[in-house]
Amino acid sequence: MAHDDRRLRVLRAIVQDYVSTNDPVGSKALAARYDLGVSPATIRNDMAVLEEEGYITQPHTSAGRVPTDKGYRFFVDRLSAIKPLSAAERKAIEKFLDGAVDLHDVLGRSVRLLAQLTRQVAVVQYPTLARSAVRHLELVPLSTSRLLMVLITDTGRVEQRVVEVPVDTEAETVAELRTLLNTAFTGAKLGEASDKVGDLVDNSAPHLRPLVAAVSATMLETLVEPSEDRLVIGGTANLAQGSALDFPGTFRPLLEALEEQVVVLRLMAEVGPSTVTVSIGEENEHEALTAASFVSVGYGSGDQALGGLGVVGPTRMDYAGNIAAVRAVARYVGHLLAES
Amino acid sequence: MAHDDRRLRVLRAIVQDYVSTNDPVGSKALAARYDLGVSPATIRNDMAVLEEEGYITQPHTSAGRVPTDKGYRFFVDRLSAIKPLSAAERKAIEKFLDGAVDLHDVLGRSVRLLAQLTRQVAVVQYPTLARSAVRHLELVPLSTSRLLMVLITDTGRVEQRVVEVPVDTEAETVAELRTLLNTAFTGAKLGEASDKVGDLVDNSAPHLRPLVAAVSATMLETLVEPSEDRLVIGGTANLAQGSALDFPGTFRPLLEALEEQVVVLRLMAEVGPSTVTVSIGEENEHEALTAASFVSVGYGSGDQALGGLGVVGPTRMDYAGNIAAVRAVARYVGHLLAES
DNA sequence: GCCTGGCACTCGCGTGGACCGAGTGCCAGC
DNA sequence: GCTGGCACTCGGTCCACGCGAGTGCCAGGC
Repeated sequence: MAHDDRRLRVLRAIVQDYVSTNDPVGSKALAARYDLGVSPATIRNDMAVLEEEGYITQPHTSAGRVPTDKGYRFFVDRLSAIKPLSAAERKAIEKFLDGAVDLHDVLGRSVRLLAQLTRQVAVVQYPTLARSAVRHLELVPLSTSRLLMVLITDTGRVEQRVVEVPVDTEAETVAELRTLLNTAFTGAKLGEASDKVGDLVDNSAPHLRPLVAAVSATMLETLVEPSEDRLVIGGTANLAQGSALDFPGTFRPLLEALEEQVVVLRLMAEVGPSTVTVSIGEENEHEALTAASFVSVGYGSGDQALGGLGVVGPTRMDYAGNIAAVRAVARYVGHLLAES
Repeated sequence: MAHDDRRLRVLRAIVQDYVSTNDPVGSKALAARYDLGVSPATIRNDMAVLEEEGYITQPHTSAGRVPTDKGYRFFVDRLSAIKPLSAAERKAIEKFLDGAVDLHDVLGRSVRLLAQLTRQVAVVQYPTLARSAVRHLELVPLSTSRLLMVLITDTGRVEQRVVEVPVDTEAETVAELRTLLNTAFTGAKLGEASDKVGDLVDNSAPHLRPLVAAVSATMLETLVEPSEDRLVIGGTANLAQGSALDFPGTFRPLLEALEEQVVVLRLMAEVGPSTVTVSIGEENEHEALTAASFVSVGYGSGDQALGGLGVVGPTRMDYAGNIAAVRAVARYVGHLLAES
């Protein structure tokens, strides 16, 4: 119908205008700026309907309209065309991420890049250990009863733990152990390694058994929370921008929630690769995020995401732009990790 | 003289009062709350002198006095007795830091602890690589022409780099190389390792020379900025508390400077172990920090600091408490790193 | 000589009322 | 079904005012 169609255009215009100006938008301003082909009075009628249906609301009687969470949701689902990044932006991404020396560096650069592109807070998760494969497992004797286990994965994560071994060990024994463990685990996904441990212990030489058990146990421990999950956060300064406007009274809780990491990690747990997830305002369960939106996507070359990344900002954000940026950075990070 | 002495007590009272109330403090309030033994009128005279000398100032004519940077400086240098932490606080520190599984965990816990104790932003520097000793150097072949070098230090830092080797290598050669490098470098301070490289290359078997050179070069590269320096930051939510009051207009730049890390690292470069450094307001060169104070100290068991840690907050902070907290946490971190 | 109480003065801040303008809903007409 | 007109609402801004905290100065007392 012509009417419905126009109403959608009105909603889109309201969202766009409000996102860029941060002022409640009135019928007159809309008519002036968006060339909708109808008069302010008609727009007013449409706005009344949109308000009735819950897509927009008035902060107070004599003010313009502001999109509700439902309005943003509708906008994101139906109205926004993904705007491709400009050539300059693509180039910037490449330039920014090239020359990273290790995983830490890759993720650090990504988070800064993403924060800069979107002018929001960016979060990047380290590759999940469970979905990473063992590249090498190193044992360094600290004393006769303590070993330092260093686990190197194909995604570039390195985890280290001190293992207290139940019996005194000598250098040769350690060497044996190292060979044994590497033969068994190299190339295996860590999430599936636990299945192998039982057999491995049973089949190893008696004098090695307690050692194999101790080291394996420690290795599997690296998979459990909270050390398993790590997050890099950047661009919090962007939040400070209009904090009083966008997060009245919830600015501090929001920063706390970000630092807590748990909240963000939980949100990120659901992301799949190449499908951008957007959760808007009240859709977020955590109270501190009810005034914020979270745009996230998984990265990784395969069909399963190695980790997630995204941006957090006010519900009043440039969804189209942020979705594009998040997706582009995820793709580059996926490539970078695959080729190293 | 009795007068000078009283004036100092007045200054101290002003600082204490202002720190705890955040209100400019007047002569009457001082007389009422601090039992200085003299009348408000006398205090007014003293305050006039203190203002003359630049230790305090009036925000406007009919308001109380506020300490200047110079006033805080004097307070820190001469007037504040370090208040020892309470038994409960000591216990909390121990409890909080025990159970850390690796370096990342130790520093992460430290920064959270420090932020919690001081209610300020806490920063903790990773142990400087140059002052760490090599515990083990591992080489993992990625292909015949690329090796992954993993450098493990006695402070728990692990650095990894991909080394492009000039000639194709086989497993045996890598093993040889690994033994050679570990024999040469294990136990050596990284800062002094560069001296050894030349000799090592000359004295190694001809077929290993290019490899030794390549790996050594990469190892030394880990020492240069910026990857050499890493920082953990926590408690930024504490800044949001009274940001409008304490940092009018400089809140965003301050967050940016913290994220930038460079600024903080530069400040931290000067710290020695066990001597707490306080830099106040305008004493900080970086513009974003001119409304902030930075309390820092080095940690490490020896005479040279392995790294630094500290807190950043408004000049209006509890210096005595923060100095005590920073010192205590540094001591614990030093112990923890020494014993692992 | 130093401290003290008194006093006049200053000035920022909070309060309250008036004004203004943006925006709306409704209605009659095209 | 769209449009122009109109009366109404109501939050933000401005301004005038009074209050109160705080000061500086001075004369008197210990």
